[in-house]
This record gives sequence, C-alpha cells and structure tokens, in this order.
Amino acid sequence: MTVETQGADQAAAGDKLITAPITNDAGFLLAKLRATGSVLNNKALAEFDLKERSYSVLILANSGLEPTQRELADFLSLDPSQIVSLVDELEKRGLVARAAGKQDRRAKTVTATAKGSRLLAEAAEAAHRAEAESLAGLAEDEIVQLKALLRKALWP
Amino acid sequence: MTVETQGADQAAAGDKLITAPITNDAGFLLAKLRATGSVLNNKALAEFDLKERSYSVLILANSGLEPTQRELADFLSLDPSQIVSLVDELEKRGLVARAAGKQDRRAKTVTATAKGSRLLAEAAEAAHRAEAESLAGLAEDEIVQLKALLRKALWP
DNA sequence: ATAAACCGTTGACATTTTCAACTATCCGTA
DNA sequence: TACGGATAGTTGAAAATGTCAACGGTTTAT
Repeated sequence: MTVETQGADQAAAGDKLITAPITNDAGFLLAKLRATGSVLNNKALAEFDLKERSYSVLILANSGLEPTQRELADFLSLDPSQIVSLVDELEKRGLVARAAGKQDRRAKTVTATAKGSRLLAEAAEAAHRAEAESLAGLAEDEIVQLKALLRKALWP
Repeated sequence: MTVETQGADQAAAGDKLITAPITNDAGFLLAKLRATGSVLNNKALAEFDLKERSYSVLILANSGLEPTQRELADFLSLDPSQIVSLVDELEKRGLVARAAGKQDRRAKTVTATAKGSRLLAEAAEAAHRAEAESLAGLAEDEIVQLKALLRKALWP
C-alpha cells in the first residue's frame, strides 16, 4: 500500500461503523466526542501541569463565586473525596486557597490565588485552542448552537 | 427547613455555579451531560446485566457490519485489551460469537447471536427511555439537532 | 438539649485505563 | 520465495479513577 492511500484507507476503516444504529445514540455520541476532546485538552494542559480536572476546579475557584468543596463536587459530578485531593494538590502548588465558610464553619470555600489566576489565564488559551481543534468540523454558529443545546439539556 | 422548600434550595445550590465561565466550555458541558446520562443508562441496563460498554459492543455486533475487535476498539475509543474482556464476557453469556476474519485470519469479527439479538431488542427500549429522560429538557427537534451537530463534529 | 443531617477528610476497595510484551498472521519488497 | 516490518488479538501488570463507609466537627430542626 502506498503512503498516499494509507490515510484514506485508515479513515475509511474508522468510518466503517458509522452506519451502525449506535450512531443515533446520544450517550455514545457524547462519549465519543468527549473522548477525543479530552485527549486534546489534557495534551494542551500538560504544559501547565494541569489536567482537565484540576483545570476545571481552578476555573471555578477563580470565578468569584467562592464555591465550597461540596458545591464543586456536585457541579463537577465528582465524589467529595476526589475534590479533597484535587484541592490539596492545587493548594500545595499555591494556586488556590481554602477558607472557612462564612456562615457554615463546616464548609470550606476554594478561591484562586493571584498565582492561580495568572496560570489559569495562560491555560485557558491553550484549552480554547484544544476545544477549537476538537470542534473543527463545526462552523462558528454551529458551535454556539451546540453549546446552547447542551446547556439547555443540563439546566432546562 | 420544610420538606417543600428543600428541593428548591437543593436545585438552587446546584445551579449556583452555572454563571461560572466553565459553562461555556464544550468539554465540560459534554462531560457533565454524559455523566448524568451515563448513570441513567447504566441503571436502565442493569436489569439486563449489561453496562454501557457491553451494550455498545452488543449493538455493533448486531449491526450486520461484522466489526473486528480492532474496529470496535477504534470506534468505541477503547484499548484493544478492553474489547477482549468485554467480548469474553458477552461470548461466555452466549450473546455474541467470535469468528475468524475472512480475509485476515488474525482478525476476529464479533457478531451477535440470536439470543444476543433478542436481549438487545429489550435493552434498547430501556436505553432509549433512559436517553429520553436525560434529554428531557430538550424538545424533539432539538434532540435531532443536537445529535446532528455531534455527528458532524465527529465525522465532518 | 438532643437527635438527625451535613461538610470535609481519610482510607479501603473496585473498576477502568494504560502499556508493554508475546504469538500468529499479513504485507511489501528483495 | 523468503525475509522484515507492521498489525490483530491476548495476557498481565501498573497507574489512575471511581465508589463507599466511617469519623470528628458543625449545623439545623424539634
């Protein structure tokens, strides 16, 4: 096989199954697009020693909303114990800080430090480039549309 | 707090962070919708002793496309070794059968048995109900639109 | 005042992911 | 034809993630 036809045949092999009925399953489509996007995202974030997980915690910590760890767990669909280790690591690196909840002393709010905020600004650029790459098949307005639909499905 | 207001407050707590900029991140939206959908899916499939993974393998095995294990791995974004155990289990239960590839004797195609096909028919109903539930916030045409966008992003 | 519920934390356990071998087979080329 | 490199499936181990129960300190409702 020549080098020229190899790419096409590979793509054809990858596309062979797209006529299967699973292609109409939303769960599968979400999983697959997320899988490819996740690889690109983590690759882009590796430069900053972040993963998708720690990156999302950092965004929320930097949002000004002062989320508690419980709120982070709920919002990110993670177990509270997973938030503990994520925040532990970010705190050790001086990117976020824990603070006792104002009304509820059981709760701890997580906020980004200045250093965390600066790192996030750079990481966000890389992440946005990765997102653009994983959605390269869509036009600008289609991306807007997709995000709107996803948001509506999540918070009707 | 009364029982009546509890629900509303819980929802409000869950929604507190939706103004954070991460809500505009496609990766996050995909991950979150997939997380909630996955729970519902697996719950619906548990009745048939299937999980999302084995369910998707069974669908593809039943598609008539006679996928090889390698093609399953590529299409499902899984490691080939994961396909081995998935097919092992389905084969042990008599739901799919392995057959040597016609042209390539290294390859093994995976096809559903009659029993697998029957189980799939029932499981698919449950899965579709689960999907409908996880996309309950969207109208019919919006679901069609969402799936079309996801497909276009994956296979432009 | 007390009991129940909740937050963060720890640690154990299960599941999933990732990777490096290995055999058997295929393919291109000499 | 035979050789060398690539590929399919398999095995098994290691790393990463997910799940869950328990505990101290705190809040809330009664």
